Amino acid sequence: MVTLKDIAAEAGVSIMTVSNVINGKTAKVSEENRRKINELIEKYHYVPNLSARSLSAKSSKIIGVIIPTFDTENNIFTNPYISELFGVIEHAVRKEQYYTMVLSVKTANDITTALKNWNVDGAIFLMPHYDKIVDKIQKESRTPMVFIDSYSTNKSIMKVTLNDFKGGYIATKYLIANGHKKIAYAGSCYPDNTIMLQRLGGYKKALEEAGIPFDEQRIICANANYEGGLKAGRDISNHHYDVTAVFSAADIMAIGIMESCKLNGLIIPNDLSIIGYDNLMPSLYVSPKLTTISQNILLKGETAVELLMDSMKSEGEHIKSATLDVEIVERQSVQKYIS
Amino acid sequence: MVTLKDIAAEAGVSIMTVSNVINGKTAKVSEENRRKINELIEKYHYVPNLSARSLSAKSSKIIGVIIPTFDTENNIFTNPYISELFGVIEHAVRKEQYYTMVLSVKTANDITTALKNWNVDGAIFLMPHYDKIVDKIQKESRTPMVFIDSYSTNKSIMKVTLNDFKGGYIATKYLIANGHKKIAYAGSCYPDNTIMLQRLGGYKKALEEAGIPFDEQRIICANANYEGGLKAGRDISNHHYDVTAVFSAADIMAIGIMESCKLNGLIIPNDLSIIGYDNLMPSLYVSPKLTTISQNILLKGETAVELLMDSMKSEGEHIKSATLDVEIVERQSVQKYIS
DNA sequence: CTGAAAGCGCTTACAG
DNA sequence: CTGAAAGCGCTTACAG
Repeated sequence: MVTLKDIAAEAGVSIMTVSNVINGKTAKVSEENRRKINELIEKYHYVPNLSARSLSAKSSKIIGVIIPTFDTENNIFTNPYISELFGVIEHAVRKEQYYTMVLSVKTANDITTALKNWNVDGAIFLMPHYDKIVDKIQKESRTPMVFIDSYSTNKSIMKVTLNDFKGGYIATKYLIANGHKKIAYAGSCYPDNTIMLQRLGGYKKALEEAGIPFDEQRIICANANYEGGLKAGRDISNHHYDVTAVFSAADIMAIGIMESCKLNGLIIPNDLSIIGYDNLMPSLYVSPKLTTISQNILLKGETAVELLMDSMKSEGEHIKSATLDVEIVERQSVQKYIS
Repeated sequence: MVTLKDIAAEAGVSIMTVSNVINGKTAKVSEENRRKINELIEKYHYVPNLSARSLSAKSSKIIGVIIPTFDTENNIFTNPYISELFGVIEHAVRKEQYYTMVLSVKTANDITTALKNWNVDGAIFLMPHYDKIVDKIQKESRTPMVFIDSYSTNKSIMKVTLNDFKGGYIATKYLIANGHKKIAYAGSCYPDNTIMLQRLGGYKKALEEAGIPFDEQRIICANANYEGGLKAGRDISNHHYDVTAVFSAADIMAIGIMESCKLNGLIIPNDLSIIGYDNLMPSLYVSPKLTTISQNILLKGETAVELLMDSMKSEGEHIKSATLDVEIVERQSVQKYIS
């Protein structure tokens, strides 16, 4: 393997000088030496050893992307939202000349360990699963970090979130505008799942504004995935809920609901209107096409990387957060209700 | 930051001894010292610096996953097949106590550079895009590597492939068994796309065995994605092709075809039978549900990591490859053809 | 069972 | 513009 030393020897200069041209500190190097060294680098395909650089410099140029494997052995990359977001982040990180390392973790300790292990320059947390351990994570590590989708109340962390409340609000309002009064919420009801709770909050507010009394009976609690949707759809078809429309807090769940309803003879949107959340590709694949709440995943990922880079560059405390907007995308799964 | 030195000082031993207990070479350390050192490690939350280890040991414990960004700025993680495969690999790598670093590359040089940069212990190539530069890559780097979905003829590389030929064969045979004779192939036709060509080869063989003459007019060349499917479906609907069934070499393309046909008044499977390839989740979301060829992505990813680990452990040349089987999963998009 | 020495490939002050 | 020295945190022989 070719090292700085080899190049320096052949060029007849010190390794410092070679190091300088590699790092673009060319002001410090004579024209001639620069040329000679660059030629040698070309010739031997010299590539710096980043472990060595990481050790001697303070910076590793690695951004850790933290993936939770807390509760499940499931492949989280099966989730299109996570995958797409990850792809965006990887791309943005690469653009900034950093490297992304996937750090899948089980416990809070795993996180601190992984961060220290590689002396990671920054970390991005993809899921809100860490909200309860944010304080702990932060105390144990001085690495700049950005939490995506977090509703932690910790004021000293950087976050990129969505206006989930508004999402639930405009989704429900849209159903109301289409004449619906008996509207279900379908989604997770766990107190820990703050995102879903926000969306539920928006749903409640829209109801309230329209003078429709909130009815606990119309809250369908189930996992916000395909299977959960299947179950919810079955119950709706069996008239366990007295509704004409449903706001599903996740697209994939909405797709499950549609499937179940279809199986049980309900026609969507004639018998039941439905609106989803996320605007993932599959919302285009189903029939009827799913009306849904859209978020800008590209912007989300890029914002996260941007906040991180900013705080890494400026030493001072640079706590910033961003809340992104949502919008409704109208397709075919909602129909005017004629009483 | 706590280092070996700090622990050693407080324990009153040499850093070597601490290093030994950390690396589990406990046979070399007295019971008492071991206990004392472990306590200190606990107390200070000592975590080894892996850059330092990587520098002094030969091994970095990093597996590079190579992602192509050759032709496109598109987010490749938008592709469910790639995402799922990546997730499987990450999980398997982690299980082996290695770390996965995403290496997205534009050129063959990028690959060699990235591999050297981090002194990566092994690399997995996710796409067949490298077939033409396999020789170059291999010559420039002694890193063990596994190529997934590669049809490179280089005998000295490790590969994990699918029996794509068989996939095309059984798909077409299934259509024939259902009474179809006028069967289209829809997929990429680029000579570089060896995977697709294999599937096409299987299609031809099935036709031949059934005594159905191959008809160039029934080869629909288009990109194997949603947009390509849309286009193909439009042409089919407009009777540019005289067919009663189509074998689409990718699920997402098949979904596009279904969408277009629907838009143009064709009923699937009544007017047109269709079979896909991949068995991705979205094949469940469409109506009718897509009959398709299934591959075991979990097995594929795990096999790739296994081959890699084997070759990393045994110094000797350990060139192994695996070809995985495919099977048909029958759903609703194919109907018996009654002439 | 234990340790002193050398070295991995780089960067960071510092001195000229 | 250039270089000698020290050091980053670890592991690898080697010697006891």
